Amino acid sequence: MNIRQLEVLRTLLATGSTIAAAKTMGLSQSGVSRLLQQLEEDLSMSLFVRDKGRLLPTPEAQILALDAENILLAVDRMSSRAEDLRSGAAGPEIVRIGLPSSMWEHFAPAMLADYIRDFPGVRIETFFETTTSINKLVEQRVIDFGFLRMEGESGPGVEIERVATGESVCVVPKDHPLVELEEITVKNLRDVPLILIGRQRPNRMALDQSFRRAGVKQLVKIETHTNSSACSYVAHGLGVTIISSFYANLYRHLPVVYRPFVPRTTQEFGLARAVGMPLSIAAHALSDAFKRQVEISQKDQ
Amino acid sequence: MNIRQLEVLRTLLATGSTIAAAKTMGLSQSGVSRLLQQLEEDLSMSLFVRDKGRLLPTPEAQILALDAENILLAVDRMSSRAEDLRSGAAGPEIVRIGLPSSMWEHFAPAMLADYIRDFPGVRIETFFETTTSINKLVEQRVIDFGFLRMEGESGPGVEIERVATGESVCVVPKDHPLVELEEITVKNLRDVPLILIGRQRPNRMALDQSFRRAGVKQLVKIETHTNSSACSYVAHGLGVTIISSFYANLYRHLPVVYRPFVPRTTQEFGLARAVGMPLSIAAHALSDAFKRQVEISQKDQ
DNA sequence: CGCAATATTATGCGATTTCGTCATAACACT
DNA sequence: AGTGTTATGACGAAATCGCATAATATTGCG
Repeated sequence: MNIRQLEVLRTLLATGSTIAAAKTMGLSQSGVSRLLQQLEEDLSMSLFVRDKGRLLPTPEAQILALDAENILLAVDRMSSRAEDLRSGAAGPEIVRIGLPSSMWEHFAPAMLADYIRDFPGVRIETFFETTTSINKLVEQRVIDFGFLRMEGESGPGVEIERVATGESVCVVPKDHPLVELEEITVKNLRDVPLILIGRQRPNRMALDQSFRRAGVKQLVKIETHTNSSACSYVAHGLGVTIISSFYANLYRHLPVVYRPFVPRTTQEFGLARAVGMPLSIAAHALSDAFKRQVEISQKDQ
Repeated sequence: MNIRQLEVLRTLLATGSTIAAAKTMGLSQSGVSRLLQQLEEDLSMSLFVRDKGRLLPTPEAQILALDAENILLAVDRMSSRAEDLRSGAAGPEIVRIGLPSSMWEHFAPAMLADYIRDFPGVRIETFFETTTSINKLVEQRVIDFGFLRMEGESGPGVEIERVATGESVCVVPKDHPLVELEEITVKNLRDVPLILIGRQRPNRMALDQSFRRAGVKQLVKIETHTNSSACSYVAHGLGVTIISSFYANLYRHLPVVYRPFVPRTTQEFGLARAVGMPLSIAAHALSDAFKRQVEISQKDQ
């Protein structure tokens, strides 16, 4: 097996023909054809069926292409890391950080503004991803560290330092009748339009469980995948949502308020980084800036 | 960059010398040395310092080795996935096949017994249906492929590979007077109780036509809808039936014999599958098993 | 100390294999 | 006939790999 062959597989699947693949890969059609044949021989299985002169990918090819993509990504990472190392001493230092998608709007800009005051020369790369993606990115050392919800099941090569906690709260529009309540229970949400996040995440499952146990049917109006969008929907009166107070605190500028949600549950959030890989000074400083920003966002009620 | 080179990096870091690395990798010392030089050239950085004739890894090498390990792991994953795919053992792969109802009793079990010997991990779903239903199931991609009588009018998205032929035969009980005849004509069937199949199928219409043309009135005792039940009725002396020799061959264990029926007509049977949708390896293997079974059932007279 | 023995990596050489292109064949579709 | 596709034979360029051997360092021994 061969990196070149994997590239052919990917490109062929993307373009659909050897000619187009050859064009995008910058080699001849016959070259592509040969590379493909080699790969098929190496794996001793046929990846495409030749049908009326066309190449049709087999289901196996589609599956293997996912693995191939993984390999190619890893190769890219290694190349770019080599690049970094080569120019390392001379070039601009770079810090890579993973954040939940919800933070792109206010949190990240504020943190970076704080940071670059002290480290104007450092280049920063931000990845906005989900908890699981960030975990993976840390494990593969694509990013120096990442912020994520602690859910127990983090990879073996990852260690997490807790930096924040939160409890489940119900976010409602500022002028919503529910604002009157001291705390909001499942029963209070009967027939209230809900905006829910992250189908099939463990947190969401627990929430579904609570509704079932209380015999309340969820009136799910919207499903979304970021805390920020959920709060934004709430602000526009589209319904109410249930998120962690940690995130709710990030959106205090919106015309929404939150109340504790019972049954109470707590969440922990932490900074994850690869074990056995000390942070660079610049990265360490960025993690400090991150913690300061958390402090600010959570402190003044 | 090259997978082989990465293996060298890993092994070299693990063993500490080109000779030991060569031994564990199964190639010559010079080969290892060369591979290492290539990698260093590709990355345009030196991974080892040559100190007093020994190779000492640079910190960069250690860092990059982690990435290399990632790549090699991904490669291994892909290889083993290919292995699984090849043997059809990957996950709960499922193959769906459509068969004529007549085959449920002996043919399908024998075929599957043959198949699962080689593909124990594959789940199989069988649909016993009529030719037209199977056609539809193939067209809608509910099933991977199906066996059916070729009647000319198959859907546009369906292509059929002929795998068997048959001719009309008259199936009679073993001790029936008609057994004496070399072949059986319409006239021989005057006043003989008939067991017929599939009202309103084109084949049946042609048969009715023959009787009308010969001026023979059919003495239809039983109408049924599967070849197997028709033969079973014959075996119990309830009458004679006219089916394709292909099916008659499947019921040779019954106390019945068959004779060519004139006017002679031939039938073709084939495997239908959706065009533009290659079969998975597991599905392909099942179609092979099917053909083998057809071979067996039709061969020894 | 001198010197051979034994490590190590590097390299010239040559046979073999692979890589990639060109030209062209073979086929299907329009 | 014209266009689009994949496959393949021929061929030169390049890479692969083992062998033998060079260059160097370490070690052991008298």
